[in-house]
Amino acid sequence: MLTIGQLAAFVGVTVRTVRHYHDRGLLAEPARDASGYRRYGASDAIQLIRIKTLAGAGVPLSRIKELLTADPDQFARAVVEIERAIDAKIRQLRLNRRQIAELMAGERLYMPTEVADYLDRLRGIGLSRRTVEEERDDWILVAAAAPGKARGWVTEKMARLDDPEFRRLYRAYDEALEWDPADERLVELAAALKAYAGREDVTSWDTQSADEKFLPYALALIAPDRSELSPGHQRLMDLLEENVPG
Amino acid sequence: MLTIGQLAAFVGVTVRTVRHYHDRGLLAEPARDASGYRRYGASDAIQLIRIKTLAGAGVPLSRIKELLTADPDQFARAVVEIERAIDAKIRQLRLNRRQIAELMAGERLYMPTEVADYLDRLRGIGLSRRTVEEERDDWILVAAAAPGKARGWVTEKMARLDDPEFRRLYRAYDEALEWDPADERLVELAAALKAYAGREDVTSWDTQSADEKFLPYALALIAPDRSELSPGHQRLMDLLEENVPG
DNA sequence: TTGCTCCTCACGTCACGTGAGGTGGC
DNA sequence: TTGCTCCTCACGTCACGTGAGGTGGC
Repeated sequence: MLTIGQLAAFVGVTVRTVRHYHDRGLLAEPARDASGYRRYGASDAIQLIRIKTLAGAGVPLSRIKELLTADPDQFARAVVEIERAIDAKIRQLRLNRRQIAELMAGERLYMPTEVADYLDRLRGIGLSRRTVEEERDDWILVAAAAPGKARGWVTEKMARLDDPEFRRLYRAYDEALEWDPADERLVELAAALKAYAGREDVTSWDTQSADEKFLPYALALIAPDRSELSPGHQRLMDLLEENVPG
Repeated sequence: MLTIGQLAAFVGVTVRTVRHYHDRGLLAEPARDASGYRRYGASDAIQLIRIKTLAGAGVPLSRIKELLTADPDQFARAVVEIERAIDAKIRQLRLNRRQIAELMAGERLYMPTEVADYLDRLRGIGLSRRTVEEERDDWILVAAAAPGKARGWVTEKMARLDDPEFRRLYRAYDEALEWDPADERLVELAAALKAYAGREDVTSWDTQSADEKFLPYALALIAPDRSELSPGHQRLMDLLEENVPG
């Protein structure tokens, strides 16, 4: 006969774990010797290994208790289910491993793939880091607030980047960040932006359908504090708001 | 800006989890709106995804807190360590999956490989299920009480099965289970067992070295209750104890 | 005699879950 | 107005870990 320490060491659990399984009714209390010590037999070892194996697979102790008294047919069905759960856990861990690596590698982990692709495209066009990061933060907010819609919107905006005129304007807007508010190019740029916004295919962008308006959504979410804009961009905004009816 | 519910849904955690990370100091408390609601920005979402990814890998929250303020070099080293831990977990789950399957398949899970091989050999020799199960239980106790020694002992006993005379005697002993106590064959068997026990190569079995005596160990552990023996085996034991000096 | 194992409470831990009771937003 | 979200306590849960204080075995 075995002491609780021998049993625990043989099976590979702690003494406290064996006592816990007694408390939870998973392992029957064995007979005691003259000193009040528990004395275990081979069948206790077998039962404990059963419990340990199931518990190691993440099966809750309450479920294990059920399974220990289940008939072979029920048990077999439960085993299939448990194996599926283990497989799912392994897949989850593999995914997590990749994500941990991405934690170091870049930013793709933090946003939908479409947004990450879009940001890569912006960088390819030559936009400044600051502007790309602003877009990244904006899109994270949009993706979080409008799940399901963000993907469509960003795909739409990606397509717009195929237009050389749009790219030229976006680059100019980016460069205007650094311009002096008195720079004459700001006036030209404001005019060009207004002209572009008047084009037929562009107005569709934010009036597509009542439920799918991107711009109001984004503005409500982001609510950029005007004071955070660069002097050049503050002037540009002023120019864009001038003569809006015209 | 996002509410706590939008943030949680985007990242894939519960609202309670976000609050818990605030409590534990992992995620900074954001500013509140007029109603006292927390309002989150893109950087909070990024930080929360970081935390979730690490927590999903099983990294304790206290460790995550350290890592969030670690420099890139420390972080990179920690990531390698975490990846190793994930790999170990995956291996553990794979092992556990196999063991769960064995839970159904047989008994190998409950004992060292050598013991299982030995029991298979006993069955091959044609011993009864009852005798094999008794040996199994005895060996589980021996393996538990004398870790490291059981393997050697069982290997030694396995080798003994190569002796045709030993096999014949063991089979006879097994059959004697069912014999009537008055059966004359018991007397013959007792004599044959005594003769075998007198052989030079057999006495070495339990006197090999002071520290490695198998029989006393096994008897002390198993302490078979004589009343649990079959009538035939009880008589056999009586016969073996007669004339012990002779 | 000393150290190790065993015994029974019983509180602690980890990462949240789950009401309890109340207020704000659409 | 109704239902949903948000707020702050604060106790509950799961599977044990960890002393606290005491006794038994070699």
